[in-house]
Amino acid sequence: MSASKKDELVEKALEVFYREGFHATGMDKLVAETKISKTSMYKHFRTKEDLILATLKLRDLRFRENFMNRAAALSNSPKQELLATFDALKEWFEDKKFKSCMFIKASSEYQDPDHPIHMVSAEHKKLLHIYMQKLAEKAELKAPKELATQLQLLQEGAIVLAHLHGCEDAAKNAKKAAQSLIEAAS
Amino acid sequence: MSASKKDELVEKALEVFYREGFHATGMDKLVAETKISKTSMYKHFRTKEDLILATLKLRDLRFRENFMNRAAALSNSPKQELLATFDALKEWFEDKKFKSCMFIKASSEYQDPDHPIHMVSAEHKKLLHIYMQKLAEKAELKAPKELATQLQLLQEGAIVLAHLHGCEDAAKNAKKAAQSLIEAAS
DNA sequence: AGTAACATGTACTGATCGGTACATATTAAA
DNA sequence: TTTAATATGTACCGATCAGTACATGTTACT
Repeated sequence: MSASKKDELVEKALEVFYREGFHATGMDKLVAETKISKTSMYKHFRTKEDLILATLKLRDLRFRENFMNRAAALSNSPKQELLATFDALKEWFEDKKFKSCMFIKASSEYQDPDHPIHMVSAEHKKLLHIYMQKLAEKAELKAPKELATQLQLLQEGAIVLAHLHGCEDAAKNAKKAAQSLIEAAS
Repeated sequence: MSASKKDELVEKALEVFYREGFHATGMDKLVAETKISKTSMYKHFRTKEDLILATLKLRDLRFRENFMNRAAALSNSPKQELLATFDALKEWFEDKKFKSCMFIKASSEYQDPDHPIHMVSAEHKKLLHIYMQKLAEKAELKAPKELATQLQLLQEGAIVLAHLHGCEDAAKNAKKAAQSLIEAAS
């Protein structure tokens, strides 16, 4: 299988796993959607789990890049950027393809903390935390680590409620709360 | 099947679905764990989905009752009770059987917003929101509905991060943030 | 005791699960 | 052009999925 075919598989698998779920998506469905034979798939991924891990790693890179870029584009300072992450979330929630966070869902289906899929999901959130902590430091806010955690709590909560209730004002309310917390740390 | 046997089935199914997940739990596993035959199960629940819905309804009642009782027991006023919900969360996270929120996980596996399982999950969160909104009203805090939403964002975020990173300080940080938000609404 | 109604267990259904054996293309080296 | 290596597709594996047909056991009423 060419590298491009492999990319194509991971690409499509990412889309289907995100849309339909992990256990709910069988390898046969991926064959049907990609027109790539199962033999070829198993040539490059020893197990379904390996394929899932590959999709999660791609998702992690893509998501964080897009998230940080949008937040940066919508702001003019580290402090503003912290707030703008909630605008980036809002944009995401309004996308008709939005179906919660792939990593929250992954950790819901693979609950064992030692499971590779669970660990990759946890790592993704840690990386987002680091991003926000650094912003808080650049903005010279008090207790940057704790603040980053609190803002992340609001973000994860917003994702969950937006998924459950269909966007609604999750992002807007989260941003208001964030404003209040950032104010308190100024 | 006697009513008590039916209860026993729902009870055990609740435990297994929570521990192992919905798609990952087959009806045969429930047969093995309950020693109740599949025929009997299907006598009282037309489908697996119906059984899942029954477990979720039981979980909703139990969880909210316990959550509200703990928050009330750990406080002396509506305002304190709002804060005490985060202590109740902390107790929950520290339970070795804690595996995130059953409804977040359910909506992760059944993503379609029109799916009954998704709808029951959303309803559960709405009921929790109402509970907190009423507390905010009793405490005569500003914008009680928005405040309730913001506190719920922190709670959901705390559940997600506690599940991903293993408790850590999710509840503690959430409580701190809540304190700040309640202060601002006083 | 006889009989009807219901509860239960066994053993099965076709479909689908993750994964693979094997035969056939396709390519590359000689 | 022959041969060896690799890539791919077909057709299958045993296991498990949700769900059921049917035979047997148990209870309740007469």
